[in-house]
Amino acid sequence: MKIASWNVNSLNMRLPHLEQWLREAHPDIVGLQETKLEDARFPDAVLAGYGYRSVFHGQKTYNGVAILARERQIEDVQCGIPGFEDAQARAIAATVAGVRIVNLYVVNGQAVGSEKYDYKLRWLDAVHGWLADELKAHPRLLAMGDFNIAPDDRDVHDPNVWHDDHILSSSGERAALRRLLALGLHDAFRLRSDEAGVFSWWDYRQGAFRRNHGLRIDLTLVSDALKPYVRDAGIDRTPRTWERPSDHAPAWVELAGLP
DNA sequence: ATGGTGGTTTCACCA
Repeated sequence: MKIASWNVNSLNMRLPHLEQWLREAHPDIVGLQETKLEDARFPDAVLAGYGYRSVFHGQKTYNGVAILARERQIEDVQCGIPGFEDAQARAIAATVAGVRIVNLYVVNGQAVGSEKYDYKLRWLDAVHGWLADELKAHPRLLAMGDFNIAPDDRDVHDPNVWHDDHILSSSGERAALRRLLALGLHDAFRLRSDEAGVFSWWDYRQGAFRRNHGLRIDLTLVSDALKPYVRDAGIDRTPRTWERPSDHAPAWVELAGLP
């Protein structure tokens, strides 16, 4: 079972890319972020044509998340973080094939010390409480998304730029991510590879993709119960080479042998 | 110093 996370940076603009990628990669479950679409405009009929059911939680202009599943039911859908008032559509969860899927578009945070940074840390604290509850109810849990945090120096192209006081790599953000992992979650990519320089996001500016000046900020966390079933994990750079791409590439995990 | 969005329609906001 192939499960992927992709920040599409506007599903309206990127629908042709998503269609092409679904045809080529045929993932079983997909979490999308930054759909930037009101629910009434979500292209669920188009995706159904490719065999995918969709659930979505969106808004105009910003944010927006969705879960797609091919030829499988999507059950117990939760939009937003329970008990956390949030005007921004950044979280959706559902159960597919007996696995609890949590899809997150983590706050960017703009700059360390800014109001948006404070919101990022508060938001991550709410996610921590939510995932703790979800893990109790669903031992088989997978939390994916655009985490907007590079876990360590292997995940940034230049640690001198992306240091412990810089947004997306700051010590406060990394501590928040470690706190999530301490719930009994594992960065699936790091179960399979200790390679540095494998990225999921590259700035549109200054030829960053061509020079591989990127970050690995799109992550899949698997619970203790799912960890033994992670067969492989990677990042598919192909859609980033297409014309007018998202600035993110799909990060995928393959689970095998689930009873 | 690029790209998406939507309004303020030529620019502000967000990433």
